[in-house]
Order: sequence, then structure tokens, then C-alpha cells
Amino acid sequence: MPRSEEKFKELREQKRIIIMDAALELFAEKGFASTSISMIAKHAKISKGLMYNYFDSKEELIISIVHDGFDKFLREFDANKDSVLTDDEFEYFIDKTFEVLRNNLHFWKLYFMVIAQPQVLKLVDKKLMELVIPFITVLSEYFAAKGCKNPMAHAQLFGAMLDGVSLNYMIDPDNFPIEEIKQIIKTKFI
Amino acid sequence: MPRSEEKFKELREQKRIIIMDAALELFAEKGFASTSISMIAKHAKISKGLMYNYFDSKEELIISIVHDGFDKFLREFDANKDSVLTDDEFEYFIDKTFEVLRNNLHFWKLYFMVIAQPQVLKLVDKKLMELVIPFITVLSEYFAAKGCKNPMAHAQLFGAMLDGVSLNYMIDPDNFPIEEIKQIIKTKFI
Amino acid sequence: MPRSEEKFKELREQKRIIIMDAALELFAEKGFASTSISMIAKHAKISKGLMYNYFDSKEELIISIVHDGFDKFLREFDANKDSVLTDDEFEYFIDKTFEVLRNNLHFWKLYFMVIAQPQVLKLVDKKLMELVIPFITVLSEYFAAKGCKNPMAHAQLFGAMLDGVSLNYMIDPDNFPIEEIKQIIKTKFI
Amino acid sequence: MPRSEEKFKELREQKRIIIMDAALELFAEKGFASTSISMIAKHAKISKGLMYNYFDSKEELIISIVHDGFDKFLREFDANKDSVLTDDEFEYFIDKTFEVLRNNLHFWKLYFMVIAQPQVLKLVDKKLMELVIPFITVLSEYFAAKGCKNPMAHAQLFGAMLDGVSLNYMIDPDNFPIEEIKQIIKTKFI
DNA sequence: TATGAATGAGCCTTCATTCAT
DNA sequence: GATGAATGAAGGCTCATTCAT
Repeated sequence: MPRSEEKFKELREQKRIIIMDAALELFAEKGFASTSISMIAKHAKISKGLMYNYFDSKEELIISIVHDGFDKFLREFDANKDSVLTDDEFEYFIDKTFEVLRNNLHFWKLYFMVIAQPQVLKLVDKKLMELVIPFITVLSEYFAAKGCKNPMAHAQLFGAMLDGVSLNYMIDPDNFPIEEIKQIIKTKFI
Repeated sequence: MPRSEEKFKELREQKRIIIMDAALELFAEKGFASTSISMIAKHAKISKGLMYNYFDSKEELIISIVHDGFDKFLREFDANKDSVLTDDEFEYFIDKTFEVLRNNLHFWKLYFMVIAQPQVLKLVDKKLMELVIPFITVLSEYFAAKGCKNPMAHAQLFGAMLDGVSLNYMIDPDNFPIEEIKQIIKTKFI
Repeated sequence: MPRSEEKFKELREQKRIIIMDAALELFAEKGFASTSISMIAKHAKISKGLMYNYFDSKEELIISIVHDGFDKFLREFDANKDSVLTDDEFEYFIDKTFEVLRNNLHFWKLYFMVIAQPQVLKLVDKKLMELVIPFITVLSEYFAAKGCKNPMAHAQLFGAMLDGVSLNYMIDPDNFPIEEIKQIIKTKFI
Repeated sequence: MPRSEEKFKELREQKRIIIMDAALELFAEKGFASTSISMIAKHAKISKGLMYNYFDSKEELIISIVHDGFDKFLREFDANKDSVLTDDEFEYFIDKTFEVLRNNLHFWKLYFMVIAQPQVLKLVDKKLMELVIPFITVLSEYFAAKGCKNPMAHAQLFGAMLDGVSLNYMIDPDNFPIEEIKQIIKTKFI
């Protein structure tokens, strides 16, 4: 591939990211249906028409954002998949999760918007499963190693609990005692 | 009040409920924005215009549904507010919660739709607080009596966990091991 | 006609008038299109359905109001039609006109609303002509007797001027010097 | 500014005018409320949606038409504001007024529609005052210079009379002797 | 006579998407 | 690539009118 073409691809990718960031911010703030393409284009400082040069449709845009976010999320954790977690690794996992949560509030708002809306969830659930299953599996193995009777249910409860904590944090970040709650979770589950 | 007038009011109330049920079903299935008044009217077997005889707007409709659901929910629990919960009462509370969850899947889908959508949440958050605060208070007192160091954070974690469990159950009721999870929660929190 | 039937007719006529008064007030205040049958019914303290017992349609209602107003207006002046006006009679005519104007502000608002809206004017223009032509004729004869070269144009100008004065008075009754203007008109035209 | 951008703006302005002309014609013919955006769009040979690219709402459309018309009207007269009118200037003013009246029948229909409809008048009355006050002032000074006792009332009567004449001409242009009436006005007021 | 629930056509407006430039 | 004018379907909502009671 000639250098100029490479550079071109890179520029294109950067513009894609600019659009996705603008869209993410607005989606998180106003919801999917209440955010128009016009608003996204204005916020990304491009024209409406150009949007369609990068994304086929509004749906494809939100799908891309969610997929991208999932990928980023996975990349933060992908070291520890081959063997059973140690307690230290599990604690690291918890810390990392809360850190990611805190640093990507917009994305998690979008995430809940997506899974709470059946019609949007459909667009994304396959990818979501790809993300969730390895997590649940790793967790399940961890709890099995700790001697839990029903490690799979333990893992699912743990995942659900993280969902619930994220959701409540997201709704009112300033009044949710995220740090204390992290400690309690560690006490109860490690 | 003459009987006929009383009857009129009753008929009106019944029709309101028919409309709200129809709307709840569609909202839960397709989301708020993706459900049109036309669809609701058709599903409730009334004309579009009649909706507006019973509800001022689409927003007022979803607000009414949510408020009604919250009230129904509260009525199931209002016995145990005056003193600290015993362990048995706490267990009963957990059982009841899971029972209500199972029997009102549509409503809980709507509930998550609502809290995940900023623009809709705004319409309802005062009422939501009225619902949540007494629960958190009662839970907090319970955990305090059990000797927890940070009873309020415990209560909020517990509430968040229930949210997360509900959410995951709602997304895929058939594959979420709700009963096992209830047992684990009891073990960990009573 | 038996007495009861007579009484019945009278009651009916009274109710008609109540409805027309209520409608006139609202039409004058908000305009024809912006006043709904519901509002009129509420203001007249009857049900929407009953309105249609007295008037076939919203259009028939406004037509009735206008016709009634014209008839009332005519009845105030019908003495002086058979012969040429004296100067005193002409002055009396001017005084009377201004008095009627002041006492029926709502009606004159409606009147201008009607003639300014082609689609409504159509419904009423025949009756309007029946009202206007005798006036113009009488005025024209008066100006002819005074020796004006073009008495018909004089009469039409005079009529138009009264329209204009009414219109301006109606728009802002408190700041339009109606009494001074009456004097000027007398000076210029008697 | 590059030529192309300039041209864009010009094209945009032209389209705005096309829409306003189409709307003016229909408003004058059928009234404000009875003219739908669909009808305007069809008459302007554009799509319904495009209207909203040029005007925020139906109300903003009529406001723009009225403001534009007033501005055009003012531009025809703005020479004679600094000192008292001579008789010749006053006669020129009358001639000009009648000429403008004759050449802009649609606009004057709209004008009367607007001032006869309280809800529409509100949208426009500030601008209307800006138009009327200088006229009344100039007229008032003219009549004062002629030695009238009550020049302000004279001026207001004169303005009202022009309103009334316009109104009657507008209702039935073919049968209203506009030219003769102009002569009578000159005789009576110069 | 009197009510107001019910209808449905039609209105204003929004918005994802396309396309000429 | 980039723009934004243009389209048209669809949505929320209003309202004159009808009709069962």
C-alpha cells in the first residue's frame, strides 16, 4: 500500500472517531431518538451529507459506537483469559472495572440506553454476547475454584451487580458512593 | 353522587387502564420513541383522538404508567416501614421483590427504558426518588442493625444489585438463573 | 299556539342567545379559527353536543351572530329611511353610530374579523350588502341634497371612514381619541 | 467571501421570496388559519419540509411577510420625515399611498387579516407601531402647520380613513370608486 | 333535552436520507 | 471529499362533528 493511501485511511479513521465521539456525547445526553443527524453533524463540525460518507445510517452509527466501545473495553482486560484468576487478579479486575466505569460515563450511559431499548439492543446483542460470555466464563471459573456450589449463577450475579452499580452511578454520579461500594463488593466476593 | 355518574367515572377509569396496558406492552416491546400513538390506539382498539381524551400527551401517558406502577409496587411493601426489619422480614422482602419482578416483566422493561433515557427520566425522577428513598432507608437501618460499618453504602449496593439482576432477567428471562441468584443473595446479605 | 309551546320557543331562543354571546366573546378575543366548539360550550356552560342542537355547524354559528348583530344595528336606525336626511338627523346618525360602536366592541371586532377573512366573508356578504346599501343610499341622497358633485363617492368615503375609525378604535380603544374624531368628522361632513 | 458563497446566499434569498409570495397569495385569498403549509408548499412548488429550511414555523412565515411588506412600504416614503410637509408633498403622499394600495392588493388583504385577528396581530404589533407612528407624527405636524386645533386627532382620523378606504377597496376593488374618493380626500384635507 | 365519549381527517412539524453542485 | 438544499414519510396533536345513552 503506497504511503499516501495509508495516510488517507488514517485520516478517514480519525474523522470517523470525531463523528462517533460527537454522537456519543449527544446520545448519552439526549437519547438516541432525540438526537438528530443534524445535531451530530453540527457538533462534529461537518455537514450532514458527509456523515453518510462515513456511516450508512444512524443505526450503523450507534452500532459502530457500541462495538468500538466494547472493543476498547475488551482490550483493557484481555491478558487474563487463559487460566483461572488469582485473588489478586480478581481484585485487579474489579479495580479496573470501576476505573473504566468512571472514565467512560458517556459510553455507559449509551450502553444502558442500548440494552434498555429492545429495538436497539437487537442491533448489538451479538456483539454484546461476545463481550459478556468470556467475562462470565472467567468469573465462573474463579468462583468454581473458590469452591462455590453454583459458580455460574455466582458469575451472573456478579455481572448483574456490576450492571446495577454502573447504572446507579451513571444516573447520579455525584451522590453514589462508588468507592465504598467497591470495597463492600471486594469484601463480599473475593 | 347519582349512581350513573359514579358508573361513568368507573368506565372512564377502566378505559384509562386499557389504554395504559396497551401502551405499556408496546413501550416495553419497542421503546418509547418507536411506539406511535397510532399503534397504541390500534392496540387498545380505540381511535387516535380518543387517547387525548384520557391523556394530555404521549409524555403524560408514560408518566401515568410509571407512576401507577410505582404506586402498585409500593402498596405491596408498605407494611414494614415503621421499625427495623427482622431477618425474616428481610427475607420476605427479597422473596416479594423477585415475585413482583417475575410478574411484571413489561413494567420493569419500561422502568429501565425510562431510567436509561435522560429525557424520559426527567419526567419521572421525582416520583422515582419517592419510591427509592424509603426502600434505601429501611435497608440501611437493617444493615446498621446487623453491625455493618457503612450501612448506607450497603443499602445502595443492595438496591443497585437488585436493579442489575432485574435488568439481566428482563433482557433474557429464559436464560437467567433467577432462582439460584435469589438464594445467593440471601446467603450473602441476610 | 298553546302557551307551553310558546314558552318553549322563548326558552330555546334564550339559550341560543347565551351560546351566541359566549361565542362572540371568544371569537372577538381569539379569532374564529382559534376558538374551538369545546371552548364555546364550556364558556356557555353547556355540552358540546347541545351546541349542535341549536346550530348546525361552527359556520352557521358565526353567521347567526353576524346576522343578529346586523339586525340589531339596523333596528337602531330604521326610522330615517323614507326621505332625505336633515342636518340634524345626519348628526344624530353620527352620534348614534359612535354610541353603537362604543357599546358593542366585541361585535365590531367580530365584524372586522369576518370581512378581513375572505372565506368567512363569503358566508355573510349578502347580508352585509343588505345592511350597507340602504346606508350608502341614504348618505348619498344626503350629500346630493348638499350639492356635492359626486354624492355616491362621498357616501362611500364616509362609510369607509367610519370603518377605518371603528377599526382603529377596536384595536386600541384606550388610546384612540374617539370623541375628538367624531367632532372633526361632523365639522368636515355636515 | 467567495463568489459561490455569495451566490448561495442569493439563491437562498430568492427561494425565501418565492415562498413568501406563494404564502402571501394564499393567505390573502383564504386567510391564515385556512391556508395549510401543504398548500403553500404546493403553490411554491417545493416540498412541505423545505419550508422549514427557510422559516421556523408558519407564524414566522407570516411575520416575515408582514415585516417585509412594511419595510418595502416605508422605503417608498422615507424622504419626507425631517421637516414639515408642504401641500405639494402632502398631495404626493396621498397619490403615492393610493398607488401603493393599488399595486399591492394581496399585501393589504393580509394586512387587514392580521390586524383583525388578535392572535396574529400580537405577532406583529410592535413592527406595526414602528410603521404607523412616524406617519401619524408627520401628518400631525402637517395639520398643526395648517392651523388645526387638534392636529393629532386629525392625523389619526386621516390614518383611519385611509385604513377604511383600503379595506373597502380591498373587499371589492372593481366597484369601489377609488379615484373619485382620492379627489374628495384631497379636497377635504389639503 | 342534554351529555361527553368517540371518530378520523387534517394540521404543523421533524428528520433520516439523497443528490446536484 | 464536502456541502446543504431538497424530499417525503411519519409523528403528535386538535377539533368539528356524530351518536349512544
